[in-house]
Amino acid sequence: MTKLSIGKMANLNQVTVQTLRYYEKIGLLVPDLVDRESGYRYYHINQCARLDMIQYMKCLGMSLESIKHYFDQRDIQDFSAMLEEHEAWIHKKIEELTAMQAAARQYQKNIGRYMKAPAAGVIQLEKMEERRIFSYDAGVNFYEKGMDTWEYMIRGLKTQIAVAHLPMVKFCNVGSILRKDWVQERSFYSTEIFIFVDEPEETTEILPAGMYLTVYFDDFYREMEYGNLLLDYAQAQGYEVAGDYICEVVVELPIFEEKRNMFIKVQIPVKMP
Amino acid sequence: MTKLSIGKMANLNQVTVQTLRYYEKIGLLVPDLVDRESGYRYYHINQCARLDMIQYMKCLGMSLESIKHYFDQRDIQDFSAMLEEHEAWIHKKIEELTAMQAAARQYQKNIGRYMKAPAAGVIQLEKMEERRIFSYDAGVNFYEKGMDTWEYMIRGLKTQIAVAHLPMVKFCNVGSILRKDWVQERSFYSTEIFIFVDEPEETTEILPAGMYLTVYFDDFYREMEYGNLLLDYAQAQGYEVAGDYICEVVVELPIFEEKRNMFIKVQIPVKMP
DNA sequence: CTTGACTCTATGCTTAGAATAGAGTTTATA
DNA sequence: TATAAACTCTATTCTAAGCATAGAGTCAAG
Repeated sequence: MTKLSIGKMANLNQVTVQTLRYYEKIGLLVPDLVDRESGYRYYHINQCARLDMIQYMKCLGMSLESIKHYFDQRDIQDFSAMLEEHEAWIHKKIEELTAMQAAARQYQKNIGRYMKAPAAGVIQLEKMEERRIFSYDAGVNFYEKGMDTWEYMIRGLKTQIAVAHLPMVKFCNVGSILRKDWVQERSFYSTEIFIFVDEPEETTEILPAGMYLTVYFDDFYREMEYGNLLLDYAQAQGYEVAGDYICEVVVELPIFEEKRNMFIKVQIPVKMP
Repeated sequence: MTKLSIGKMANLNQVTVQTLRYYEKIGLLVPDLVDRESGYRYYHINQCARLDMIQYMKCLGMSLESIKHYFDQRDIQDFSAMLEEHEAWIHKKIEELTAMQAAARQYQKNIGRYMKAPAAGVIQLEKMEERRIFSYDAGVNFYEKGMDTWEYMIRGLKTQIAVAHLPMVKFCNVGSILRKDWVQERSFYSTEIFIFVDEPEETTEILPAGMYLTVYFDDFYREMEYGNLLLDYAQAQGYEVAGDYICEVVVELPIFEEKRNMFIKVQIPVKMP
């Protein structure tokens, strides 16, 4: 009557036969009786209580390991403490997922910027919000070097992101920064690259809000050309360069085996005449 | 110069050597060159771009499987679609975790109710909010039966919860309901058990808000005794029974191998004279 | 007694690598 | 050039929580 075969036990509890065998194997729920000759497992109806508890704790996302540990303790105070700890774990997981969500949305936005961007070489005057960056000085002027040096430089940036415990998820739209003094001399000299970050820290810097002259293009090797285009335009309009020149990689177009394929936006802050 | 050993490649990219070997094994990132004699792997600096993308997508929580699939597609539109799908997945995960969080908090509350509950047999008059339940009629009057029948009954409830696609996490504080007519006759006759639910559905029922006489105790077998205590008290005070009598399992105290150990609260809605 | 339904053990599979052993290779130093 | 240190190789095993499958044995009903 109260001797339940494994299949009956499984049916009564919305669980599979394999699961019950597994629970026995790890010592979480051992059948009341095992037939010595046939090896058949038989459960007692009262063992459902334990199975209920197992399933409940699993619903909360606890591991079978912790569940087993709880059954060793068998104290409701312990359970409360365990729940508290578990809640903290859940909270952490939610935060991780929320960060992923934010990152995914940011990338979608960047794809949108790419899709709606004007043709290469079209100059725009845009109002930009304040942005925060984490920059790294590689000590090499990459304008005199090629793509390989650029790769090595951003390896350095990547390392620094790890060292500073910044979220690696930001390492997807990288920029370079050409300081105001060099821009005013029309010298393309820069050793600094950066990522955008959300939170202010001692290691971060601010790109001020304001009006920027901007231009998009998609060939890494033609940055100076487009940069000069902007500077010529600024001069023609009588705009004054108001700060550092920014070259941002908006998105990386899909990566073919051998090389990067970047969609780039150059931005120069200007003061109107 | 651009020929990077596996260790160098790993160092440049915040990744372990094993990981790179694993990526090769699954065909995600194959070294540029493998020495035929020594079997040493050598990467080209340009392969960092692909590794960056892999790591970025991993940050978003994507599986190596999907990442590989993306590299097969290599279209930014595809990537956008994939991101969209992935965002939906993230959203689902967040919802799952939020449900777990809510359940954990509910259980903590119930433990709190247990800790702060008055002694067994102390009668209280409480104002209760409206509650929503999903009930199941087992067709057997469990007041005439023992714990085994009760167990079988709640197996039926559990099955119905699954059938109705209700969250199994609610199957942790179960109640029984004794209809008003029987209560008024002082007959303990009930075949219905239930769980509390959050959302209204066709299959759910409402326990109205109002004043309830309540009493706590911790012995399953003495429900009628405590129920009668409440009814006697109601009569003595001239309260009228205003609805169905509820017997709620607040928490299950830790499950010993063999039997349940329930902390119970009986509740009768009353109208004041 | 047969048939169908059930159960047994044992193995391999899933993710994304980590850990380890034992052997071979490369690089730097003396 | 010799040697030692650092590096790399393959191969195997391990993680969580079971699912799927094969081939053999067992139970219950007609």
